[in-house]
Amino acid sequence: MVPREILVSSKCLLFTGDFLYRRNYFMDEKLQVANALSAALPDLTVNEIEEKIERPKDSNNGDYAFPTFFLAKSLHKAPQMIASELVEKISQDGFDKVVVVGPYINFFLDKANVGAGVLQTILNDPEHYGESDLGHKANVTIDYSSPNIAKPMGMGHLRSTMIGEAIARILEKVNYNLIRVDYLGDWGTQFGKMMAAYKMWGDSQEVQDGLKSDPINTLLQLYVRINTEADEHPEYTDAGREWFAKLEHGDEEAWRLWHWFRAISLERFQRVYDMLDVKFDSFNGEAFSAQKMEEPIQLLRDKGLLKKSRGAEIVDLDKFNLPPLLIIKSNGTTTYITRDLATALFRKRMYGHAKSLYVVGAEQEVYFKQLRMALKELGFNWWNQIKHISFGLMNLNGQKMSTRKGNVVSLEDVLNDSVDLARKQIAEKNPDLKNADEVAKQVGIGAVIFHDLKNYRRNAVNFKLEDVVKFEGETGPYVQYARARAESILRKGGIRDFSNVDLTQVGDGAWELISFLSQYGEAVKRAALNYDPSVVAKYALELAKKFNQYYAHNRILNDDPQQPARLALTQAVSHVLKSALALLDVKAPDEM
RNA sequence: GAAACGGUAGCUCAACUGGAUAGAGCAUCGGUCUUCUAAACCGAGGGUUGAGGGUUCAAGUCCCUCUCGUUUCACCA
Repeated sequence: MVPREILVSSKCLLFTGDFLYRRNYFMDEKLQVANALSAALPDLTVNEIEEKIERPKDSNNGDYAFPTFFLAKSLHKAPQMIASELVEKISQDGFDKVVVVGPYINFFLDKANVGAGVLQTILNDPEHYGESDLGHKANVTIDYSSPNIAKPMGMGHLRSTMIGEAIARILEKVNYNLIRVDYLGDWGTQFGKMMAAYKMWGDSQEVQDGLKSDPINTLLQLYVRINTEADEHPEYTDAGREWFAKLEHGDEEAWRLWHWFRAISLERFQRVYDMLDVKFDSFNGEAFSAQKMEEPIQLLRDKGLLKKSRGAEIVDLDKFNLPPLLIIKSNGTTTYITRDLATALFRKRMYGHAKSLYVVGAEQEVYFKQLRMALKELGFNWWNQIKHISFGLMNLNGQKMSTRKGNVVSLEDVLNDSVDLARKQIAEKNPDLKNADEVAKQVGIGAVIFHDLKNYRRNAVNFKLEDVVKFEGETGPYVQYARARAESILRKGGIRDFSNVDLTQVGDGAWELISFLSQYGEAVKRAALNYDPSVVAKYALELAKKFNQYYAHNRILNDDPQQPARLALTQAVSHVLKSALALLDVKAPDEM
C-alpha cells in the first residue's frame, strides 16, 4: 500500500506553506479512521472500510462512525459484541477518543489540530476554498431564463433565471466552463398576431403614448386584445398567420417591426437582469435557430425518420414509449421542435459541450425526452449530454400563472417591493448605515433570490408575497446578517492577517462550526452533481445558524490569548458564507 | 385511460449512499439587549412520515397494491 500522509502533526500543517492549501482535511481524516480500523480488520481493504464509514447525524456521536452490522453474518456475532471487540484493537493515537455505542464505533477527531488545519486552509486561499475538479474545464452550455419577447417577465421567470444562474455558478466552482444562453422566445405565430394587432390599433394616440412610457405592457395589451377578440373575429387569427408568413419570407416591414419589438423587450429584460446580476453570453433565440432548420429536416429525411401522419410530418417515437415529435405541421410550417433540433446541433458544433443543460419547467419533461430520443435516432452519440433541469411551477393562488389570463405578478415589481421593505428595515434597525440604498438592494433582492433557491427545485411553489419578502428565519437576509455581524467584529478586532496566529487555540466550543466549515466543498459537489442549488442554500443557512449560536454563547472580542484564533474563525466563517451566497447569486453586504 | 412527479408538525419545508431519539423556519406561549448589530439567541408545546402489505439486523428512504394532488399525453412553447 502506498503510504499516505495522514498523521501529520498540526505544527507541520501550520508551517508547511502553499502545497496543502486546498487539502481537504476531512477526507484525509476519514482515511485516518479507515487506517485505524484496518489494523483490526485484516480481511478488508482500506477502501472497503472507508466506504462503510459514515458521518453521524448527531455530532454528540463523534465525527465519524463505523457501523458493524454488515460484519454480523460473517463473524456470527451480534454487532454490539463485534464493536466492543474491535475497539480494543484500535489505536487511539491521533484521536480525541474512540468509543463504542451499541453497534457503532465512534471516532472523535483531534479537535485542536484538525480544526487548525481547516481554518488554515480557508484563510490561506478563501477565494478557492470549496473548489474541486469535477469538470476538468469542460464546456457546458446552459439555457435558462428564456423569456418571450413582448411579454413582461413575471415571477414565474425568476425560477428558470435564478436556478440557471446558480447552477452555472456552482458548476464553475467545480471547474466547468459555462456558456450562458438566453434562448429568447422571439419567433412564432404570436409575433404575427402582435404585428397584426399593432397594424390595426397601433396608430391610436393611447397606444403611441403607451409605447413611450411602458412599451412592453402596451404591446402586451395589444396581444391580449387580439387574442380575446379573435374568438369573435377569426380573421384576426388569419391576419396573424399572414404577418408571421411575411416575417418568414423576409418582408421588410415585418422585419422592421420584429426588430423593434425585440429591442424594446430586451432593453426591459436587461433591467431585471441587472437587478439580479445575471449576465448571458448569448441571446440567440428561436429566430436565430429558425434560420438553421434545413439541416435537421434534411438529416431526418435522409435517415428515413420523417413519416407522414394526419397530414403532418412526424418522427415516430413509439419504441421509446413516447408520443411522436411533430416536425412539420399539416400546413407546412415548422414548430419549436425543429428549431430546438437546429439549436442542439448548433450548440454542439459551436461549443463542443460536454453537457448541454436546459433549465425549463417540469411541464416539458416529456418534450425533452422526445428531443433526446430524436437526437439519438439521428445517430448523435452526444444525445445524452442534453439534460433537462426541470423545476416545479410557480402558482398564484393555486392557479397556473398565465400572461394571457392576466394573473401574472411582475418580477420587477416584487423586486422593487422587497428593496423598499429592506430600506424600511434598515431605517429602523441601522439608521446610520452609510450606503443604505445599496444595502437595501442587496438585502431585498437577495431575499427574493434566496427564497426561490432554498427548496428543492422540483417542488412546485405557491407565490405568496409575504413569504418571498420575509427577512427572518430561514431566509437570505438571515445568512447575510450573520456575515455582517462577523464582519463587524472583524472591523473591531483589528487583525486581518492571521498567518502568525496559533489556530489550535480556538477552543473546543468552535469545533461544531469548524467541522461544518470543512464540509463546504462536499456540499458544493453534491449541488453540482444534482444540479441543485438548494444544497448550497441549506448549507449557508446551517452555517449561519451555527455561527449565530457560537456568537451568542462565546465572546469573540474578549481580551485573552485565544482572541486571535477566535477572530480567525470569524474570518473563515465570513469567507465561506460570502462564497456560498455568491454561488446563489446573493450579495453579502459587510454591514446591514 | 396511460405516464412522470409528489403526499413528512397547524403552515412552508429538511433528512447526503437505507442507519443511532424523523429535524428546521413560520405561527403560538415564555425567557434574553448599560458588554462584539435582538434581521439574533434560549426554552415549551406540536408526528402512527396518505393507507396497507413486503424485503432487511435496520425503511420517511427500496419493492407491490390502493388512495389523494399536480403535470403531461402531435399541429402553443
